[in-house]
Amino acid sequence: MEEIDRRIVTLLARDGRMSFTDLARETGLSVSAVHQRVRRLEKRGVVRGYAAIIDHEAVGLPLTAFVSIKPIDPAAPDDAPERLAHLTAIEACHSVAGDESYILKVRVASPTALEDLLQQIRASANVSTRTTVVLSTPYEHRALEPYAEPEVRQDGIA
Amino acid sequence: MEEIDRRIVTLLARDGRMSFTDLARETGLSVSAVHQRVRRLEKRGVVRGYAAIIDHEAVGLPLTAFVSIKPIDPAAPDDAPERLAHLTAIEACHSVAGDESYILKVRVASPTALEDLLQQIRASANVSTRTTVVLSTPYEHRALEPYAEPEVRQDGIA
DNA sequence: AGGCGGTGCTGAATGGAATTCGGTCGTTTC
DNA sequence: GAAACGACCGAATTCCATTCAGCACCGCCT
Repeated sequence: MEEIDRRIVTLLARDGRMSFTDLARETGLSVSAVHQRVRRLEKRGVVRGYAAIIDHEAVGLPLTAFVSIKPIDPAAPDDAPERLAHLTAIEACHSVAGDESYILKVRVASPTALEDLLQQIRASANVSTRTTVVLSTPYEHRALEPYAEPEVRQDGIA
Repeated sequence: MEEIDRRIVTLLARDGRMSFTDLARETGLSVSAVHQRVRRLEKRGVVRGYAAIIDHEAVGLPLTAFVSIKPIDPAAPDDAPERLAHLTAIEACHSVAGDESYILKVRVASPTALEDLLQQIRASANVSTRTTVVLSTPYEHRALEPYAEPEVRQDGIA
């Protein structure tokens, strides 16, 4: 991907509502050129969408946790993501290397709600769970860095 | 927080660029009333900001990992988040309960870049690391559920 | 060399949205 | 019961998104 597109992506990652006018100013292009590029980035799937960043405490979901899951029957087909998709408390599902097969990130209202959720997870996907409760979140959703091309180098000088 | 605000937050979490006109239609309020509420939600910090959701593969950061860190010297002051903040590959930092003290979510370009990053993390925060590599991500950034007030009930009927 | 198609840009036009403002209504408070 | 407050609406204005026609550049083919 090219320099200007990278810059646009970085800017939008930082502020998803930035206007095309501002993007044009930042990139030195005309408004319509930027518009064209953003549309293309969206169509290509580089920009997947836009979201408001919410304070989960403020909306009644103050408890965040990571739940690692492991199938109880290793021979069974592994369709945990689909089996768990209906649980809206699950914000993300990552397949991972290591002892466990998936790591889920969940948001719930209370310890009781977490307990309920864990039961639902175990029942829905036939897995055992290991839960790591988040105590606080110093930062999250940090946008990708300003833009830095890897710079192919033959010598070892940085 | 109130019903309509909750609904607005949900809608914006799902589509951060939704127009006030559409929000007004969805909530049954006038455009200016919605505008007023959104501004207030932003000011209160319920809506912290807006971000484009980026395909990290497409921008050259195809490798995601969770890095759990543990201080080497448990007596030293715990300022790992600040010590690590300059590493832009770190997307999130959560303080967690359990054996380790923080879980970091990182995005890098390659296994080599991950190796470099881990060294920098260890050196910057004087910690040991345990890394879980993400193989794939069935879903991520799922917006919070449509809105459901806990509904205090005396009877046991759901 | 000349012509062709594709790509990416610009600037102008228009339609729609964001933002502001004045005014109304209902509720709370003294 | 009147003032103060909070939330709403509708209209006016400004700004932005989106589209379009036209231009420049490049690679390619003949």
